[in-house]
Amino acid sequence: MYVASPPPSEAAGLINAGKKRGLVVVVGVCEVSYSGRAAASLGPGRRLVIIKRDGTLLVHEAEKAQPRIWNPPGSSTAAYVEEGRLVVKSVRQRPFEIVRVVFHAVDFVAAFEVSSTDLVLVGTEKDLVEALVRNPSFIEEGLEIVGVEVPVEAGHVDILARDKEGRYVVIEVKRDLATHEAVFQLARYVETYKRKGHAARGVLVAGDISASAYEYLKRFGLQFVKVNPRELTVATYKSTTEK
Amino acid sequence: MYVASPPPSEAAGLINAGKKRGLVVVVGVCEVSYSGRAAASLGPGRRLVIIKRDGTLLVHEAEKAQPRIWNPPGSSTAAYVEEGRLVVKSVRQRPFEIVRVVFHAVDFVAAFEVSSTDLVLVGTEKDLVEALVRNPSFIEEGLEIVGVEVPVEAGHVDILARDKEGRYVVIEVKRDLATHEAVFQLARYVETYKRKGHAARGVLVAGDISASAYEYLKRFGLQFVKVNPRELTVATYKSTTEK
DNA sequence: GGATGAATGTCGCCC
DNA sequence: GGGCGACGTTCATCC
Repeated sequence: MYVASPPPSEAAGLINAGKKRGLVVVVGVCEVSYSGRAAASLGPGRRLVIIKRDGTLLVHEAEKAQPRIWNPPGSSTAAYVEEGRLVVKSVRQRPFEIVRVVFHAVDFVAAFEVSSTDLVLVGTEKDLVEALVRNPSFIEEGLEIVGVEVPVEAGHVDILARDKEGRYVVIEVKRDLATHEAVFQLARYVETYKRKGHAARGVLVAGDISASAYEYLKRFGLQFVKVNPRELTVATYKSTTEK
Repeated sequence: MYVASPPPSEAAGLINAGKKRGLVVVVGVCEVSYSGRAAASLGPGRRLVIIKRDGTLLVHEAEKAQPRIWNPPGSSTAAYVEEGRLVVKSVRQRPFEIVRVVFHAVDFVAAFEVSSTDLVLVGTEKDLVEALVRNPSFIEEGLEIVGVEVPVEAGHVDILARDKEGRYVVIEVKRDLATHEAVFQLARYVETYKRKGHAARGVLVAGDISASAYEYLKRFGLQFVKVNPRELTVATYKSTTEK
């Protein structure tokens, strides 16, 4: 259902009816304000406004992947006419945040029932962890997996193993480029085991590592193992979808 | 400009013409596949597809703020007809990633010239840093600001100061809740100064701090100062935009 | 709801 | 382009 250049009252009706069942798209000249943890406003300009049934409100402009202004799922959206103008107001309760869109002109309103599917994504860090658990020799010979996602003081280690000498091996996995953050994370986990009196060492397994991260890694006495994440995870899937 | 239920060839023409000048919105029943660092696919369903002039491609469904599948700015988008069907293909070069949208039916195509404005956002961490620099007594009495965004080994300290005793005070600022990550960051920076032979201590300034972060903070001998970020930054702005 | 960390994160800044 | 960190991050998962 789509209507070109509707009067404000009709636009408001279309939005309020359409937002319950699916997705509403509004294009028009508007001013937008956001107020909450931070605050922002956009002067008059033509924009794309999307209202989803889960409460999501998105205001997109001509550039960038991210909306300029938004409210996340769980917000409450209402459309009404104020001083002859269409107003779309979105309220998020916690934290309390308001987005107000005041239209000077409405080019277009469309409402559709769209899908809500489960996305099957292959090639995430989780997939890489699973692949490594199935074949620990990708990391080093003689590893015996002790656990996966093992909780520690703060957080969890991706893979916990024992090496041939019986030492704990704490393994931190990153899909792509590992930065210093990954190194600190690993160092922290290894330290936790050592403080408990265990013999422990740390291995960072990633597609790559930044130069500065490698410096830190050496300083902490940790090891780096390079893997090809695509080979271990998405290769098969990729070949079936790429054209 | 909007066309309802266009045949595939017309839809392709509208998309290729419209993507150059502004923003194109397509709603229709489609299958979508993504292949690159990871891989994913969506079976047939009605979705909202957005094509921006900067190369952004977004595929939205009925829920969530984030697109289900996307390609970021800088990608190349092309629409064409393949086996009688409208296909929108987006290619990103580095890393190489492809998104393919094959339409079974097109409900409508709309193209608009939309704005591309500068967003003025008030109340960010940067704003909080500036407010604290203007009034260091919010942190503690007798602080003398030495520098802002001071580069260190890896990264930069938000505020560097000296206290009444002449010691360096490394100040890490978080707008809202500080987690253990912020504490580790601060500990790392303080350590850098100490290793150089300076007398240094660390202060975490944030709206709040998580319980576990506070434990780490104490263990590292750091201090926490609580601030109200809104009071220091957005309060005035907020009152002028909220309705 | 809090805690924790991943994300095809995106985005901006600085070198 | 790489490094680095913020983001009104969003999101899933676990407790």
